[in-house]
Amino acid sequence: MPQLGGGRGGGAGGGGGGSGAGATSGGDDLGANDELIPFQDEGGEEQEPSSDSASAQRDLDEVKSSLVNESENQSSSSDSEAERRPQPARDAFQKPRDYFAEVRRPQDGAFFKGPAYPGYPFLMIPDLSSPYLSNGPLSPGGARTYLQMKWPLLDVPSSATVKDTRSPSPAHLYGDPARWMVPPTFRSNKVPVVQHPHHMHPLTPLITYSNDHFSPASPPTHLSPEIDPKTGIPRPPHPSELSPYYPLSPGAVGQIPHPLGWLVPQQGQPMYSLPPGGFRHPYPALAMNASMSSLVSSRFPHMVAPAHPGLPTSGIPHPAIVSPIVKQEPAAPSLSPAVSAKSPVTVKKEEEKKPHVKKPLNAFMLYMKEMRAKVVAECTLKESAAINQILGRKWHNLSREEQAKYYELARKERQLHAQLYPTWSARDNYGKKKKRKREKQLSQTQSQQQIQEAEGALASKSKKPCIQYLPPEKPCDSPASSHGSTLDSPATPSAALASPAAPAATHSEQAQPLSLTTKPEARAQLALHSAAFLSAKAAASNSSQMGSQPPLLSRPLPLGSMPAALLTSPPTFPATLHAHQALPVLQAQPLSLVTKSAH
DNA sequence: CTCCCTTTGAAGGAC
DNA sequence: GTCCTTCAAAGGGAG
Repeated sequence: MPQLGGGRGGGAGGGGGGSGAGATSGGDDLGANDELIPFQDEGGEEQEPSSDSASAQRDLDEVKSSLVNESENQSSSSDSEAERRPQPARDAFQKPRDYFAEVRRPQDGAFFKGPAYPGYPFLMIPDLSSPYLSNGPLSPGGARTYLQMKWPLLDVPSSATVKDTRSPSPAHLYGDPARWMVPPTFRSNKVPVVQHPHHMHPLTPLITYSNDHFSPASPPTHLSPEIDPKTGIPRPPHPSELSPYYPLSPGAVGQIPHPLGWLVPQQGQPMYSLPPGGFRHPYPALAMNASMSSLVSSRFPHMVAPAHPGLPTSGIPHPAIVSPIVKQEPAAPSLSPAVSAKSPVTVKKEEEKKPHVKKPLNAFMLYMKEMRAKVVAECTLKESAAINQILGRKWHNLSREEQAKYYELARKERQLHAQLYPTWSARDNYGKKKKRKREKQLSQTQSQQQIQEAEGALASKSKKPCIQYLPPEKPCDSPASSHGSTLDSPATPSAALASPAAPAATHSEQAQPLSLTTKPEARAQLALHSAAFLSAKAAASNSSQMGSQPPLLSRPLPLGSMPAALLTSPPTFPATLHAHQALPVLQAQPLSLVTKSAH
């Protein structure tokens, strides 16, 4: 039974409290004024390119192509960008930075100048299908539509929080009821809500619940390159342009034009649809609060009244619901006593009946959803693993305020999720995914132990140096355990800037390896680079000062503009790295490997 | 076809 | 209270 804590509401920080402190309480305190200070520094550095950052930018530009090359070389050895561009000298450190540069450079006006969505907070507008509906009949893509507007659709005060007090959004930031009111203008139902997954409006921070049921709708003007010259109304999308991301009811076709019209939810369109059985809440304590109720009755009349003609008449599954049609793994016999007591056939049938409610997306996931397309568009990389690494760095580079948007959005999503699925537990989905992680991690742990032993015996540079690379007293810890300790580390000034309110901010400051690729070829290439690094380090070792850094590191970069991890090391890296250690090889190690090594 | 990779955050269980 | 594990998205790559 999940912890349905009405009591945890109010953002007292309470429930979640101590543990997870970094990630949890930090979230609630995100907006604390005092904690904004560090981020102001960071933000400032991000905003205007200083000479340092310009220099860094130069470096990034110089090495940008190499990253692409390495990435592409993994599959194609000859046709590389290197043949078209002058290949600057680079050392081992450049690759990780290069990785980042790839997305940084083109985004001067996009990624690091703060989001182009001043109108916080966001508006979550799931499709008529649901973002949680990964493969359901209503939403094959499982995408979501998040629209941002100045007024959130949901008025879910923190005090009404269900099962969530960890959001970094403090009441003083988002608690002003006036801010949550939807102005009459936005109540208009004349405006379609459209989101195309690959044509993200600059004002659209978050995307896309999928919906292929209501695709015959007019995309917003900005999404449709062609506008009817006569009417000024965007032409209906060509079938080839239609995506499953048009959460419009057919009635919205041809209706438009509020300047921000496409951001405006259409009246009668649910943010989340009713759970099967309607909105009767099995848990009185979790029943809609006043605002939610008001929301439903006023904005989603179909929830309490006959459905919109263009809407499915039956209850629309919540985004989190995955259709029973979805192929699911056979339930583990030992999932629960009740389940295990039943015959496999019965279990299977029940599994098929029971929709798969997916976890609500956390802040970072929401951010990834929004930014992925941009990052992919800006660079040649396609692999999600690589993209995610970039996104992770970018996430750390976000200002406190920017992250707060996503935390808040995630908080609301969790709230709504909890409202709709009060009995749902994240545990319910355990085992639904293929799980080899544990086995793999166990083997990795064993490997690490073996490595430790071997390194102790050999002290050979041929050995994976991931363990030594980590700050001895502050080994790269798992996210769950790194929050607090990192902040105390004087060895990581950038981490010191991080506030507990920004749980993510501490991660990159760790000796987190930047695994650019898992491909053996790329690792080998990194290993070659390590030689260059060692040479550079040897040159730098002329200085007896521990703080002296190899050439690339010697140029101080604004912490905000260059994630520490992208410098390939924490600021104190040179002090902790030993000459025999092949850092780049280390960096090629999966994070999990290093993380596990600390345990 | 299935799983892995990779990221951060949230949640829940174990201790 | 702390630690650990799992899942959420995404899509190319690998087997």
